Amino acid sequence: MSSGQIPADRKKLITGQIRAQGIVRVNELSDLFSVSVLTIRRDLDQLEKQGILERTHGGAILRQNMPIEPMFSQKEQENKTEKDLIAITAASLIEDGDMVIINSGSTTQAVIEALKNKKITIITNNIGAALVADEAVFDLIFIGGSYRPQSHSVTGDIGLQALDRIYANKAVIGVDGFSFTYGLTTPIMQEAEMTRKMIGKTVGSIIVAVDSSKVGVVSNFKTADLDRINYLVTDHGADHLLSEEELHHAGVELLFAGEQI
Amino acid sequence: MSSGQIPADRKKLITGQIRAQGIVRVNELSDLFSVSVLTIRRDLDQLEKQGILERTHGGAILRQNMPIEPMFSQKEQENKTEKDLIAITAASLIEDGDMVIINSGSTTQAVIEALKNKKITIITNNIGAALVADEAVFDLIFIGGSYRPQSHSVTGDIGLQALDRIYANKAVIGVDGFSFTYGLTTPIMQEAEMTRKMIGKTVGSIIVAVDSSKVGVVSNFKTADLDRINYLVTDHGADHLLSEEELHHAGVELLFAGEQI
DNA sequence: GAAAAAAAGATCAAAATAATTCATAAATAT
DNA sequence: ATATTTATGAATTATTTTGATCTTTTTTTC
Repeated sequence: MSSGQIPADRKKLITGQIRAQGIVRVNELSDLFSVSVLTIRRDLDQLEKQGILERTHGGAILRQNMPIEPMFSQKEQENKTEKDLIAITAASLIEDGDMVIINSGSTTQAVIEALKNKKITIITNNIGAALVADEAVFDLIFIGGSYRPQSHSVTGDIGLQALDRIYANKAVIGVDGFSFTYGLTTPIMQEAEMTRKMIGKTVGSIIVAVDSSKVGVVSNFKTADLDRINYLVTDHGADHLLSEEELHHAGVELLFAGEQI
Repeated sequence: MSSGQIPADRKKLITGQIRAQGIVRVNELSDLFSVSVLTIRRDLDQLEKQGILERTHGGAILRQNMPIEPMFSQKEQENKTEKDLIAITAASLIEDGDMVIINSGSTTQAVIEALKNKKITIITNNIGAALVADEAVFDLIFIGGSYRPQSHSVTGDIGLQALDRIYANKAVIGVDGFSFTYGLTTPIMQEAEMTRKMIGKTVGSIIVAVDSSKVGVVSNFKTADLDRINYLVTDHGADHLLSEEELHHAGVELLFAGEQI
């Protein structure tokens, strides 16, 4: 994939990685993108200037010092309610009796919370769902696998094989990148693998729930083409990034946070 | 020798450890990360400058102005409950490199906490393990299944089949009944099924960890005979209920809470 | 209390990572 | 097309990290 890649892409991917993992290593990124460590170092230096990360020897860590910036916490709060509104709209597409596959991520966690009162069965790799299930009506099935603390989710062969014996009639999917040309993408390979399989085991509607910051973004690993997607639920921040024509061409129905079916 | 780990990784993990336990020791960290004590000391000095911890001879303690668990620092050994002491003793039977199956229950949850610093792989149906794993060194594999909120665990076919492809060299088992004539028993059928399978997939030592209130008790569903058990870890409340002779006959080695191997 | 053991500090050499400089190739503009 | 900016990598030099050795300090043991 090194051929058609421009620096801006790489920086976006690095940003995704560090958001997902909390830490990146120069050598790993160099291998991943097949560029020299020099280039990676320069990327990291620039991202540091942008305040996204903090350099360390051998890599970089996520910058997490919000206490200084008052605007940031406010924005965080706004984003969170936006996320909840997206979740509520996505949840309105689910009906009693459904068997729903849901992948991991903060947006889909919000969807699971919004599904608390529905008589459905949820199949997920998101361990955080357990906290919701303790006071919920739905039945919960965990697929197994190796636990990734950063994302509170499980991935790997065990879960993939467990999915072999499962079919669902709907899926709610959260991703880090939604693009017309590149489809759905995520920064972690194992998560991408899992999401891909989940989509493959769903016979009905695929619902993608993402906030507008993910629209137009391309991350490292692809999980699906857009023509397999039935619904996109996002917020109005993505207005100018989405063309009616392209959505129609891909067969994706667009819903905005706050709308209900 | 940089095997994919950079200084920032180490410091992050050390920070996690000290947040979780209130105390870290230079020697343990040195073993854990396979670096010299010199390096660990320098790490701790830097983390001290950042105000995260406070250096002591042989290690460091959490800085008191942190809102988490203030009393925990020095007296951790003293105000442990009986269950925690049982857990610590059971954990002392596990060594770096082991692959350990652990079933669900409050005692085994305590064992998982006591295993926080070991470089092992834990396979479990106890979803509560995720909370520990966020600040732990061990790898965690969840077997899947239907979630039971009452016990924070998963049971059922999915998990049983996942175990088909797994072998472990040790198992830590908690049960509700331990009896010479009736073996190990539990009140929930699905949990019994799971525990039975777990024991079947272990090629090495089976360690039963129960408090003395379970000794001599018989519950509804049987999981194993005593002759498959290698170690019983319990507290002195069970003294008069356990005969040396019967234990020896079943081939069970007895350990009391507080003892270490 | 003194002796022994453990941990910390100091100094130095080796390894790994980063910064600097320079040259080449690609993209953009003129 | 030519010039100019931008991106990349090679080579060299600096800096940081790490571990070994030795000395000093603290803790433990008797």
